[in-house]
Amino acid sequence: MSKELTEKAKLLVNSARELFFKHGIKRVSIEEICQKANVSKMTFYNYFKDKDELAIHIADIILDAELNNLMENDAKPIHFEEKIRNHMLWSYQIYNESGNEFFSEALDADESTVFGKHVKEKTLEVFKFSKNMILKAQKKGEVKPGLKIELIMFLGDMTKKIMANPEIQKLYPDKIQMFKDICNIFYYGIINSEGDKPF
Amino acid sequence: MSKELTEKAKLLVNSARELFFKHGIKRVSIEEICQKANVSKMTFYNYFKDKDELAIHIADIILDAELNNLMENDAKPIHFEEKIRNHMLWSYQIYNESGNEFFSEALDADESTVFGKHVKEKTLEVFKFSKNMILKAQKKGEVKPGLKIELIMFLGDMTKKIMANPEIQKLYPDKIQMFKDICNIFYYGIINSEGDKPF
DNA sequence: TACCAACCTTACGAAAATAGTATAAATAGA
DNA sequence: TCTATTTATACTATTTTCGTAAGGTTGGTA
Repeated sequence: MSKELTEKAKLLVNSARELFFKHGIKRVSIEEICQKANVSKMTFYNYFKDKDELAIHIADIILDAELNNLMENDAKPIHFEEKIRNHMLWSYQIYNESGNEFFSEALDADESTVFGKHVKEKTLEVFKFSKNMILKAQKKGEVKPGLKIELIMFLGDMTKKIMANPEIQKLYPDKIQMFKDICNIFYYGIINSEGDKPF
Repeated sequence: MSKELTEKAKLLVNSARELFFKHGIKRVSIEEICQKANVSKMTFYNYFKDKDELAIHIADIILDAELNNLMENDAKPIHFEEKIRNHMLWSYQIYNESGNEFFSEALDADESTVFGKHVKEKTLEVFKFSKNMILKAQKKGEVKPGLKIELIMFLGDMTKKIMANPEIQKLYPDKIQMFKDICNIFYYGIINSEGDKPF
């Protein structure tokens, strides 16, 4: 897939992204992607080896954008709390534009598959950057001192999984509220607010 | 499917309802339904001829409940506007409990298929009752006089289709707002409010 | 005990959907 | 015109799904 993407290829990517987000990867066929994009199947195989490669490409676009957004926010001269709030908002808009089947699947993806392995690796990059960001914030006193970064990272990963969990989603007819609640527990629970004494 | 439903069969119905609502009928396999319900495939075929029969059964449950809810509200000594508001609320809760793929599909279902034909017929019953309800309301002066019931019914049908249209849904990140807007146009636009003069 | 109904597992062949390829023709821009 | 891109069609291979058969397990009941 090292080729430059033409108009037709972009149509395929967009069509696939919409379908994957809505239905998940395994429930969408290549022909369906082509039909939605009004592109012939041969053109699909001209640009992508198979469905997995296309899915990886889409995951990359999104995860790259996520990393980029994290970096942008981190570069701003604002409090950690605001950086996170900004990024939360951004994430919400991207991941919820039409369902979240794609990443529910991606996060649970079997690591033995090509797709699963790739997503895990890519996610790790974002993970590392976040970790560093939190570390810096902790040093500046914006995050509770003494908390292990590894623990915070683990909880951050859990946060995503919790949000993708159907049982949790059932509890919230309003997805935005769910998002806020879970993020609040994670982020604002670790903020070093003035009156707090270390536990 | 005239058999009484046992516990296992109910598990199948519930599991299928969830999956159908979320992914639509065609994207869900019988085995998947069985797995989710923790019921063997043979038991499935013991109660249902095929996926269509199960889908019809589920559609019946919901459409019967809808008709029932309409009747209940109609029996109350309240203004037409409130009857409709109650029913709207009920409908919203049912149809949006986890996506609406099932009825998007059902409403567009090919009439040549067994499923499509059945759903159309069943919908017609609800349709007839609504028609009568509107007619009564019109006679009582609660709906604008002069409006053809057939036109109102047609618009009512359109309303459902509009709500199921992906393009329209895209316009509304907030589905509740979409629902309100569309229903308001349909229902409250036809209400005989005090100051209005007949057009 | 013997029996029965509901359900299970395993296995299987048939049918349908999907994947992926080959070929030749159409299109559109340099 | 030459070239690159895209398309349509047609085909085979693979995978998924369907639907059935056979035999075993469980738990309640006469």
